[in-house]
Amino acid sequence: MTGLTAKGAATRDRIVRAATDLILERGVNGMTLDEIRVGTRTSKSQLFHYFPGGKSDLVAAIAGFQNSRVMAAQEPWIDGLDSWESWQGWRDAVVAYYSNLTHKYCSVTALVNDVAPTDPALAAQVAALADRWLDQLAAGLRRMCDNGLLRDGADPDRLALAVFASLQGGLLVMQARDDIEPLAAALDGALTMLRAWAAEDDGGGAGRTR
Amino acid sequence: MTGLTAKGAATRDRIVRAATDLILERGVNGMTLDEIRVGTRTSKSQLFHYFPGGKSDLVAAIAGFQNSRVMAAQEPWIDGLDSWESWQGWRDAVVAYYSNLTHKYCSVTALVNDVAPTDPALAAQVAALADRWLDQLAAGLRRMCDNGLLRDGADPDRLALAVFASLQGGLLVMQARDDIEPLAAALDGALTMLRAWAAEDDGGGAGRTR
DNA sequence: CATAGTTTGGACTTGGCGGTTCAGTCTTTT
DNA sequence: AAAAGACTGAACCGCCAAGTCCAAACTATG
Repeated sequence: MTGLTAKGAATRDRIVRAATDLILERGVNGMTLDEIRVGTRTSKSQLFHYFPGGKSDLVAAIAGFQNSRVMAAQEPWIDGLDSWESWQGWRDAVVAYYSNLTHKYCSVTALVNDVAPTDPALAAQVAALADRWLDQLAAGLRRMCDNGLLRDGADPDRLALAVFASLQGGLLVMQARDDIEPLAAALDGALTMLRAWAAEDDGGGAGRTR
Repeated sequence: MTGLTAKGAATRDRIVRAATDLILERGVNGMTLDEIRVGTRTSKSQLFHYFPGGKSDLVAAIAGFQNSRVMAAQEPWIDGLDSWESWQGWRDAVVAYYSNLTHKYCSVTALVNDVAPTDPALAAQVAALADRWLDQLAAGLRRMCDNGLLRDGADPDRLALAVFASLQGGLLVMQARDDIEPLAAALDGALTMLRAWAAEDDGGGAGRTR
């Protein structure tokens, strides 16, 4: 993808943005290139001009783009999850972000789930994105351990895994039921779990209970 | 599906069983009817004879069958989740069941996720199965409330939703990483969360911490 | 044993969708 | 302004998977 003029870059960007919302609405297999062509007001040749690898190439770009949007929505909390307040702020930001969404597919993980078996490269890319996300959670918890906010014996990586699973599951159930409540309940549950690991003299109970 | 002889019923059953493992391995869109035909040692006409609605009809049968297997694996715990010991037993049974599995797709919810937008009937069926599952969890928690095992203010339905999300998320992440640990961590997290709601004089801490 | 109904095999049809091609237009550069 | 190269539109191709058809082979009854 070298030698793109400003116009070309703009077109590519327009395609990614529009295609993201389309794909997120109906899934990878539920949306054809022709529909994307119409939805983005482009032509087939443009699609293949900017994404030589075809559909999976486009989906990869979409996954990266959507991931960046999701991560941006978690700013500034995601970068410093090392206090009870920041976790609550993060939870609120996540719920707020997904509350305003209209598309059906919310979790990139779930989106790519159905093509993962036939597209290992894409699966690996999404797995890497998920790992980065998970690492952000774990990093915060690790600092909380160091700062004595969590009890001895707390395993930051394992706790992060549990929180991440709650998040992904919340998104999945939210998607299936078209209701934000499962996500909210899942994240509140995850926070309750974390507070159960709070050091005794701290309590962590400063935050809301639900 | 009336007028099936014993032989016909056996054939239909054989198809469902074999097709379940195939579909669970590669996903709905990743597995063609021709591959299913080969894998089940049948012919196209049989597939459409026993499942007049075609592929979605077959997938619906598979979803029901797999659901019954998954629920059976949770016996006897799933029917009486009204003590701390039963929750721990349930958690262990779930982890044990999925530990022995070889297929890639574990959660029926995730399986159907990718066809849900284009097949509302199937989506509704799976949603109903999920609801029944969720209700089992909620019923146990409700009894625990009544028996004073959970603090006042605990919302059984919401807690069940959080546990269910942890479970589904654990399965999803487990699938993506091909590792049982995410599921175990997610369920342990869910149990930790529940114990955080234990009535003061009980503690619920009798169970393991991880 | 006849006959109606069920079960089976495998070739055939159809359509949708990812991908290709090419001619034509716009941009940039010198 | 002219040439090189990036960008665009639309018709076209070919594959492959879902779904159809029909004749043959069973199986249950009278």
